[in-house]
Amino acid sequence: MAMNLSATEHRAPQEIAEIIAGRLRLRSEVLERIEVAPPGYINLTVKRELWFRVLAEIEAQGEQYGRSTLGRGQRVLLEFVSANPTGPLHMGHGRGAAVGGALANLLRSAGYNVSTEYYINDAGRQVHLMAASVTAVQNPTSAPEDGYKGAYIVDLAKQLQEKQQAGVLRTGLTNSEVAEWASSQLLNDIKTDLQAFNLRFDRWFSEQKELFNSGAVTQALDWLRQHGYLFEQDGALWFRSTTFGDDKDRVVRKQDGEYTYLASDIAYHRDKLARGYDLLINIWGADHHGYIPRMQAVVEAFGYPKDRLKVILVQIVNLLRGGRRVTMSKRAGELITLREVIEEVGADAAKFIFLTRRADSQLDFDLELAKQKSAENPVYYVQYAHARVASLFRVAAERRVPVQRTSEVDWSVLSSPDDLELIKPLAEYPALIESSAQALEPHRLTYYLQDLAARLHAYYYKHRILPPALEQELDNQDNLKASAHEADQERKRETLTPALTAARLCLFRNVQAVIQNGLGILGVSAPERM
RNA sequence: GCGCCCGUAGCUCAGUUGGAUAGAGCGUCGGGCUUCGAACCCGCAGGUCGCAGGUUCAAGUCCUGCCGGGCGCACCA
Repeated sequence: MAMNLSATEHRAPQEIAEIIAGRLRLRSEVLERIEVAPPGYINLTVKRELWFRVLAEIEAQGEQYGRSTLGRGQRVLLEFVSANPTGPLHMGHGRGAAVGGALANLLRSAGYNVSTEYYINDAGRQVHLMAASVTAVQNPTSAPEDGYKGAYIVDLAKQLQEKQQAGVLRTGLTNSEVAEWASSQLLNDIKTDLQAFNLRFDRWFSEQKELFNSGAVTQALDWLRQHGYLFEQDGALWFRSTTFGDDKDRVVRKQDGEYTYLASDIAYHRDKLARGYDLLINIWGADHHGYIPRMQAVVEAFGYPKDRLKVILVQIVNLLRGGRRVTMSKRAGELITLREVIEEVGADAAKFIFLTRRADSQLDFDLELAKQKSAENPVYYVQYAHARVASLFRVAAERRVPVQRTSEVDWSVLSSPDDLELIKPLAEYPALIESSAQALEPHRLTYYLQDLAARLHAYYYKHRILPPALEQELDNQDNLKASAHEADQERKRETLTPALTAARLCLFRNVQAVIQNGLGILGVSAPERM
């Protein structure tokens, strides 16, 4: 601050810093020390007992700790996954799902009013291609050139045939009818998979029903035409997106009379905007990034600022097994599905690993590593910290060690620097939630939790929490004699009083609460035992 | 060719909107369980933050240009 002021005040920053520091000293009931360091930093040391108030706050607020009013209740629509109902979810969708779920929770924690939505792309070429592929199983010569392959297509064909033989479905369905039936089957599978991933959506939005059947597409295009943003050329209908900064104008209806996907997306985003959200967030695969300017052009055309729409790009996932690349060929239908991954490594590990990188950077996902219950697997590291505290309290109960409320604890006994190392991150937690939410970056929380868990593990190793059981007390003195270890030495010197036990238990309980809170936002469970 | 993203320790990556001595994990090497959970801890080594300029009291962070990598540039989704 002093350095910023020096430009306008025309005085040396250190001089300004001294003045500010002097003023602060006058009312320093919360400050222990105020020092000025070159070139103009003001270092404030808050009184030690102030840190312990954080613990009381965590206990008082419980699950509400970390919540803020940053978002002021602004309504946010978060659309994610939105995979076409033409096949099962794969790893890329899983990453989008993990990021979206965590982001929704994060924004809610930061005081936003979030709705989640899945856009079902159940109209157009892809579902019809899928349907034709299903039909072609009976009659291979009719197989479409770029058709879908894979076991699930054969399964669908078999199911269809059975239904027809049983008279549930009539024979001689049109391709559109097959498409409708098959895509709804696949959508059910997708819903099941997302449930297995502990994700739910507030709304499932059907392109076919809610945009085409309802007439929303033609209405949206009419609106654009009336405002002069559409024109015809070469037999096609174009959206004049260059008016709003896009590189080129875009076709919304092709020469053959078919609408492009952009037509649906125009109608869809018009619908979203009309629903009155303050912010629209879409999570897309990174290969769609070229699509952003044109969608923001759409938003502007409808009279909204273009940053009303924010897009989070999620990069691809490289699937590995023991360091070796697992090849994924969509063409041959051999891609590893999200379901298979959840079954193999579990939803918690999958989610956490998806959230260990910024969304916009490529991610290596090693199945063997994700399964390992070891230090190499960050999920277990964090969960273990939580379980460890739970275990501690179980033992405390067994040994009838009294557990005090935060308000009853004598904090003066926590005189080691290690105590503050553990408390400081707890104090920073609310600010972390806010900044992560604002940046739309849930991975920051993942890193925070790993750091907090590390501090807890280190503290746990270094300091004894509970008095030993009675039968162990006698030889307690002799145990550590040979250890040259610094931490062991320190632990040996410490005398564990009941007040110290109570304070440390309380400290741990509050660390545990924050870990639980953070894991909850990530959508990962916080187990009592592992 | 144009546009977007990226380049930080041997590897994989963080770096809180421009602040002090750039941090983790893995890997290497060495050490630590007779206690409350070793699914853990401690230590050593490892850096010209791709390169070169610029803005600033201050740049990993902002600007420009190169080099290197990824992705887009459809009347496909």
